Amino acid sequence: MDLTSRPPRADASRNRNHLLATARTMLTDHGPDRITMDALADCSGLGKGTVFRHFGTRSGIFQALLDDNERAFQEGVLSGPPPLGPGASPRERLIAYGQARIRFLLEHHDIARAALDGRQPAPAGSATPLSRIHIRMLLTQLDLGPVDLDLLAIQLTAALDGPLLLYLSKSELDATTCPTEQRLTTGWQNLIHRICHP
Amino acid sequence: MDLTSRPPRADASRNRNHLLATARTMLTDHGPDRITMDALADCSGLGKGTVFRHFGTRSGIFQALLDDNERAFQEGVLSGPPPLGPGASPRERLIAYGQARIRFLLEHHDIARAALDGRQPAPAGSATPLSRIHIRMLLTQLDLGPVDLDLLAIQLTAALDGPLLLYLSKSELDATTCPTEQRLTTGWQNLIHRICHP
DNA sequence: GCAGTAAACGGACTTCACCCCGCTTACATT
DNA sequence: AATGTAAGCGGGGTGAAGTCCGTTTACTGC
Repeated sequence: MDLTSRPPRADASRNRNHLLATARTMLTDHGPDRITMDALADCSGLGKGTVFRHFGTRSGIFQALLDDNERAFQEGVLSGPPPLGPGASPRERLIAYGQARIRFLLEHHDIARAALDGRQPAPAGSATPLSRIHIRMLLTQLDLGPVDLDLLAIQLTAALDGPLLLYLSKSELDATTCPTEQRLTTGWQNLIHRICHP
Repeated sequence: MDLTSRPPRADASRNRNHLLATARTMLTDHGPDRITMDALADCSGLGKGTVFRHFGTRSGIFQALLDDNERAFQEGVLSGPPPLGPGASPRERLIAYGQARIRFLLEHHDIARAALDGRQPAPAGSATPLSRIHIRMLLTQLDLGPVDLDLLAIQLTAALDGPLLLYLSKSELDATTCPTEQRLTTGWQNLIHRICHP
């Protein structure tokens, strides 16, 4: 498959893991704002250039952390038990996927937000493509007449991620007065029902 | 109404206008990337502190430019002829609003993108609130049973703005092979039909 | 006009993301 | 083991965002 590219050097992957671990420690200790390229370099005892080599940009750090967290989530989507995994109807899976993603994004909210990059076109390194592709796939199975499925998938991805990542501030999401997660999940379910029914 | 706050000082509003005019010139001459706080200060002959006083952040400049452009658009929405303005059915108005906003965002794409701020919760200073509130208002008139209208309005706002501002790259939007505006407009219309029908 | 004051101005200063490039080191080959 | 080399490492350098605070200036009441 990749005969051209060689496996990463031992010190490289060791340093990468060490950087991610250090970043997690800093995150739980002081929150995302205090994670700067210099600070991460200092705390890990490595050079600044090394940090950039591994993550490219500041938000790249958070994208890597998010990727890490997302592995289990992806597993559940691709080969876990229904309705999230294969086996249920596409509509059920779509609803379950939204619910799972809402939970995931709420749980890792600070990382997900920090992974956004103003200059980048699409949010969240490899995270969002999964959403888009998976939703696209489930829509195909739904047999909605002659529709621009690519665009609909993007619209639904935006409707799912947008509120959590862009439109609702942290204080609004933390509002314990109304159960946010429940509200978002129900809203998503409602949206899918309306999309599917006619 | 605002007895507490006094009108802005003459020099302040003069400088503000001058800064916006300078920013527009720089924008058409060199594109958005070359607009930095220092550059704008130098080109306008004012101090950097003044630029920050007026716009707060770099993206604030673009938000102000967008606000400026949006005045005519808002006028059309609030008191122009139907179906964009009042007079048509809420469903027609919702579709017309989407179409108008898509056109607006495509026309001012570079400004709108630059107005996004990674660290800020909601995109586009006062622009998006209008979308959200207007959509919310039209949804109310639609008599969709017992639905969380606030959330639905946010979801639809995200579905409308997201593709243009976040998910589609500039090259994808410029694709002259398929008429992007037509595609987006049709997609929005389809979405609204599905939301409304049942 | 004139003094008082709150707002606006300006630019030096700090911090941070990101670049660059000479140096070092892991791995392959013999 | 010795050697070649490409990948990885390090940290000083640069440009731009955003802060601070002393100075200046437009308005207010006399």
